[in-house]
Amino acid sequence: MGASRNFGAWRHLCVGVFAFGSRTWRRRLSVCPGLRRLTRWPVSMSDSVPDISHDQHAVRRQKLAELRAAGFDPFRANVATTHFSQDAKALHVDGQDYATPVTVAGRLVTFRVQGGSSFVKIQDQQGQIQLYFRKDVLGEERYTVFKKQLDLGDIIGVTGPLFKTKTGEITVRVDAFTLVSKALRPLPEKWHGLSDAEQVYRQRYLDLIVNQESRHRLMTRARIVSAVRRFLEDRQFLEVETPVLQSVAGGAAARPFQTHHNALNTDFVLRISLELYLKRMLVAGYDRVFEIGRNFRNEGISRRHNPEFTMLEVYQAYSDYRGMMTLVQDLLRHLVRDVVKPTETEGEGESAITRPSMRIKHAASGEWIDFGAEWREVKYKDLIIEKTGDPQWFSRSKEEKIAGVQKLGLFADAKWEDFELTNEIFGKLIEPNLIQPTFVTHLPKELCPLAKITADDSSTIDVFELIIGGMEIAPAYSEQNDPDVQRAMFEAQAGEEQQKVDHDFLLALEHGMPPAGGMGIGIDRLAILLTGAESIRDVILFPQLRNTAG
RNA sequence: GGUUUCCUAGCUCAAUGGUAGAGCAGUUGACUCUUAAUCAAUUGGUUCAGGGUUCGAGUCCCUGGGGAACCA
Repeated sequence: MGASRNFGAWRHLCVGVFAFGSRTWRRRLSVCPGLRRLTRWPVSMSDSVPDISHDQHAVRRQKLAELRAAGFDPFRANVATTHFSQDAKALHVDGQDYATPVTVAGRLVTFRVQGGSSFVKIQDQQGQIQLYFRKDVLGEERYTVFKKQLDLGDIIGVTGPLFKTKTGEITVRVDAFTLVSKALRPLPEKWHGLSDAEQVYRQRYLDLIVNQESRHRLMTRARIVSAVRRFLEDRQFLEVETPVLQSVAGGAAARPFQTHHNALNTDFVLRISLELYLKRMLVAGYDRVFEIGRNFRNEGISRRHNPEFTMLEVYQAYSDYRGMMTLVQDLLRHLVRDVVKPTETEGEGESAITRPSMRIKHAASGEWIDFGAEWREVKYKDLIIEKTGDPQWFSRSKEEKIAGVQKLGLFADAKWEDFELTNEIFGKLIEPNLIQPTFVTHLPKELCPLAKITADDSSTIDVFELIIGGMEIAPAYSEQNDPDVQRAMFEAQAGEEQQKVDHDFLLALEHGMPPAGGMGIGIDRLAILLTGAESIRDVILFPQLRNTAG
């Protein structure tokens, strides 16, 4: 890597730690003057130089220019770290100060100079670690470079032994340091962080540097995805990748994004669901498959909706929707126990006991969601009858249903189908109030054309919707594998929804798909739930925003 | 798409229609175990853009841009 070539310019400052470069060019570079020359460049400004002290960008650029003039370019330097911050701290043995040398690197986030000794903190992927710079350790010249050329936001590498300060913080006593990236722009304010929502999303990297909560939340999301993969792989599920560019947007009812392939001169849509290709894999004989992938829906943006979002879909041959119940319950409990790891504290003060818990606070309602308790299972129809107080609801005429919906204070459009009127009650009045994990089963068959019809009730399908925190977290079905019934369901829906039928998928079904259970989980919503976030934007690194003009 | 609301220093926020301020950060100085370090001094503004009302607009009105909440 050519980029490390100038690294050796600092090698003599960090003996034995930085292992870059061959011996030959170590020798060559050892004659580089490095920063030793720096202090001979007094930072004096003649009267003709304009005052830039208020312009932090200009001040930092000037510091960079001074470093380069002295023969050192931070953008051509690097550091061979030995540990991340928290791993380094864990090495320290009580009572054995200055015994364990480490090399750590990160962004300068705290700068406290007090005369001849200074405490600073750097931040890396694992968190922060304190560094102690002393003039009598580093020497006058290097200490001056540290004080005058470094700024908050710079990225540095340091080498030195661990010790514990008198206040008990494990700290690196810096024997040598090197600047490996100069921040030309200042960080947001240290105490209040960055709170302007727009900047948080447009410049997420700043949010992640200064807001620990965001840092932790988005790290948890990454761990959730990782744990989901391991959980499924442990159960012999295979991860596969299916097309994003599709000619028919199937598997859900949503408006797709349109695009065009030039060489083929063909229009494509971006997928709105993973379902139909994963089922082709069941036909192929991959009996347990899953995909974690991006879906795109050309619809509104809200606290719960981003135009691109991440779905997990799982298909298991020879299972059914009840098998999916067990799977999702095991999965979510695993995520709570091993990723989120909530704790509960009992008692006060000295006698307080903290123990692992299975409860997570629901941000919107303030209620505690208990993943450890038994999960409620209830039929869709029973919930509707309970809410309307009408045991005969499902045999009422459309006019009676419209009146019933309006009586509950909801808007009812005369153009809606019966099941849409009923589902309005479910969506507006029932779902938002299901805070504890609830399996809602036996939905009306019009709501999904891809599931098997219930054996003893031809108006419902063998499905569940797992609702937690008032949000639909995971729909699951006993997958429809009768090609003729599937075609009829598609055609009935195509009439209403103006959707295209995926004939290629139907052809695959005619070759025979094993009976299977399938399930989808919205990863973003799952992350909202498990991290206690309030908006989908809080769990997506770069949520969709309008382009700024100009 | 509709309603409401917000946009002021690098960041977080002030400012009855009447001279645009503070904290942090920056700059200069003091300080060799600090924890939002401290102390002293000091710089920094096209108040999102463009119009209008007014003797006078950050503030009121209109248009546009962007954000947020609620609704669809």
